[in-house]
Amino acid sequence: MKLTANRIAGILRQEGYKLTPQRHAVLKALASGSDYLTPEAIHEKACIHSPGIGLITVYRTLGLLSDLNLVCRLHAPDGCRGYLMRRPTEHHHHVVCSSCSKVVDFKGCGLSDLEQKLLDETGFDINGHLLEFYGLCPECRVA
Amino acid sequence: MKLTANRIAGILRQEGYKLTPQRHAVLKALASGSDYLTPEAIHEKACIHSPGIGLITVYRTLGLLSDLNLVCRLHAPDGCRGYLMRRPTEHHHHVVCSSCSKVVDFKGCGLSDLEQKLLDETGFDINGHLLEFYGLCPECRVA
DNA sequence: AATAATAATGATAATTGTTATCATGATAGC
DNA sequence: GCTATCATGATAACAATTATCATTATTATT
Repeated sequence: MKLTANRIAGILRQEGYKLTPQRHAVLKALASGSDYLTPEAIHEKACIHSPGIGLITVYRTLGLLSDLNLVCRLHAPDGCRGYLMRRPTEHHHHVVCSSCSKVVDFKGCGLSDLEQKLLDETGFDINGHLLEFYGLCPECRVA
Repeated sequence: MKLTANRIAGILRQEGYKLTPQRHAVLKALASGSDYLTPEAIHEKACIHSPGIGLITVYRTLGLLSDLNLVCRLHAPDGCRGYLMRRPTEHHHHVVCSSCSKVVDFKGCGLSDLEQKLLDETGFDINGHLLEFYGLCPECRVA
């Protein structure tokens, strides 16, 4: 399933959270592009929809969305402060452009075989993994 | 090849960096276990070998080792401040214990097929990836 | 072993990113 | 519309990291 700003707003209401203009603004900011954004960048974009919104409210909203598993946190070599709307709800990973920070989602990492092998070899009871790909998107390749 | 504290010390000298007791202390701290450490934890351990070493020197040394690709930075769901001596010099990944933060290295992620597939599907010129596994190590499983 | 040139360290403080507190204001159910 | 409750923002605290610069230590050379 695909999550949109409106769908997430519905989930928030269902969960008993109030729908404030500020939260809407953060959702719109997250939905406004296909790139990942830092808290400050989200704040900047959210200011367009809800002028005067505090950076702290952005942090709080991101924390809330994170608790409800509605955003993805991006890990990149040059920092781990990126946030992204959780566009597919299922298990997925990201291909990230190192130049423009655009993100494309993909499913099917096929790592369960490797997990089994690692269990056999190391004895670790593996319960999760982190996987991201970095490169240049088609637009940035030609530029 | 496997990197040890002494080997890294040799590389530092080769590269024209001075071998100070503080740098030795950081290397010993990093080599002292198989778990990943935060800058503060490294500082604490380094203080045993070089009392009074400043936290800032630890940061500087970690930066230096990072530039020379002699340490790995660990990305974990609950924070990305972990450092680890780069034990195998080749391309490798980590299996991390979420309980005791022990790390086991492994080679052969087999992701090149997936990279090719992603190139075909997304047009991204992929030049790297991040992969870490999380779970419980054998000791922490029974505890 | 002593010296000189150079690089590294640490004290201090600035900067950046994030979180706590709490009075004020806004939201949703009535 | 009214009210209870939750969310917000101002302020400030906290945490992590980095800059500056005088002092000190290391290495290569005598």
